[in-house]
Amino acid sequence: MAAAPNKYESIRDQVLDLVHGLDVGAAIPAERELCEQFGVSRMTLRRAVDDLVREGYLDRRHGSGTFVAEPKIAQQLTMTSFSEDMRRRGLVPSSQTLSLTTVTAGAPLGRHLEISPRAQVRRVRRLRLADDRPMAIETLHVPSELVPGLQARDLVDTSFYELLAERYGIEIGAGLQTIEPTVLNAEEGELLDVPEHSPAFLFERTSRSVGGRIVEFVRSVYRGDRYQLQVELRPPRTRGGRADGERVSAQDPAIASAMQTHPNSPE
Amino acid sequence: MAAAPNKYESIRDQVLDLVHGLDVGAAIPAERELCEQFGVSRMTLRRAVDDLVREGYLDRRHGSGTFVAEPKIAQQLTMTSFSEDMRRRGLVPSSQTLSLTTVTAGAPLGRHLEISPRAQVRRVRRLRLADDRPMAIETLHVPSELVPGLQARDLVDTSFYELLAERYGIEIGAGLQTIEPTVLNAEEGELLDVPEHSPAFLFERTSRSVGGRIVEFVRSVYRGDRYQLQVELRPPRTRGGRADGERVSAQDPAIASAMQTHPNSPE
DNA sequence: AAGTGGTCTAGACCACGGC
DNA sequence: CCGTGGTCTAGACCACTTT
Repeated sequence: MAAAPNKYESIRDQVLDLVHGLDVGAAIPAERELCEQFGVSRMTLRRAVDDLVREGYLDRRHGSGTFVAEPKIAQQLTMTSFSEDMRRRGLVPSSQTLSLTTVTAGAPLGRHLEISPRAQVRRVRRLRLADDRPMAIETLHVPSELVPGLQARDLVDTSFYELLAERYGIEIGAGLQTIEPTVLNAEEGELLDVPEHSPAFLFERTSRSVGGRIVEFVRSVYRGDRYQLQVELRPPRTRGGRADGERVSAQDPAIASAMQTHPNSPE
Repeated sequence: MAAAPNKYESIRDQVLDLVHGLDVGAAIPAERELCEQFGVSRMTLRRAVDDLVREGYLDRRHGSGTFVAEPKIAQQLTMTSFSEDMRRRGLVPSSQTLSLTTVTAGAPLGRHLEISPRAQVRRVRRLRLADDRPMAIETLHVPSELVPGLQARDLVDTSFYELLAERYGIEIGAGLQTIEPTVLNAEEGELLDVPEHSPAFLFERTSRSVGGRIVEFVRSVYRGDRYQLQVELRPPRTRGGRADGERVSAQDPAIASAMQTHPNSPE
């Protein structure tokens, strides 16, 4: 059970257990009481509770108490696969492999994958469907050496991330995704069953293993009429505290917008 | 400038000033040294530095020191105004009011603002520029009764949120923003100085005051060639600490993607 | 070994909410 | 008023990195 070396992590887990036994809206015991119960100082107890508040399990009300929070509507967008993403919305994901080829990386792809331009890359093009209607076209690139023996049928009804983990022992650690608006070309329109020039999202995702190595570069085009993003915006400062007219503080980076300074990024 | 009631906020700002005078990668003074310099305890100093680390200004290296971080490609998107958003990227924001009118809400707008369809609404249309080049067209709707006496010049070089806070005492508490790809029509293309049918982002934002009342509904169209979104994807679990198989922890919900079930939203 | 950040304590006082 | 969370202190010891 990988005992936490830190007291506050252990306390966090214990308080979380306590929370699980309570109803939404119920108050947890006062901080000083919990301190005594767990035998820790208030600073340590608060650090544990701070975490749970950040994670959305608890709400604090100054002068009143700490309460079990409403389950969040918008859960974190983590390292979700297409299948996960669709299932979460009550749709049935499916997939149709359009092509599975091996190509030489070349300069731009080599840069994205941080490998030699002469390295071999497996390239999978898939049509992604939700409730049997086209949703996106996904083009996935993986360094060949990472996935020896990869075959088209491996991808039929398995999440690619599961495949990576279970067959190749590769654990995804982090990713960066850029999002742009685009319009569909004729071929994309036909595949997605919408008119050419329809608006669409272009996602480009780069994922790294826990070791820091780039595992995949994915380029996906999503139908703009079926797919929409939602962002929950939080006020600059979590606290009631004011001040700081100059800069907006950031609680925890998750989404950011960035300028594309050079519209002609060599890709 | 609204002196911070909290010592750690004031310290945060002072440390940030210090950081601004250093190069990327340079070490800041040791924590104990800063404590003495600012005359605060180490816990307080650390809380200030914690914030700056979370905000991406500093990197800590255990046993080694605290260093000025590489400017983040992906800064946090909070309840940021356009001006903030641009400034953060080193661009100079400006604004050009295209129109300021009063209209009757009507059904769709009334629904967005949660007011009567017969209520009056101030409607501001603005061209938003970055470094004097068009970036977005923003159409803002606010219930008239919330902003009596609003004039066009009020919006010239003030953040709308500042105006709300300082003049009308309205504090923004939370917001929900949807993002879709779209293409520009002829008028939008002309205003933004790009060809008609160019890809663009359509943002729709609904903001609530801390009291829960809807304060604004904003519809913005951003040039797709100049504006790009970035999402940092994190794996399901951040810590090494395990336990809790049941619920996916949310470090901090910020973005979620949602399906648009009915492509013909009556808007 | 010396210096750094990381954790933790046992208090204290303040600010807010509700009785 | 009392109980709650919010801030702050002045230490202590631990864990890690560097020399």
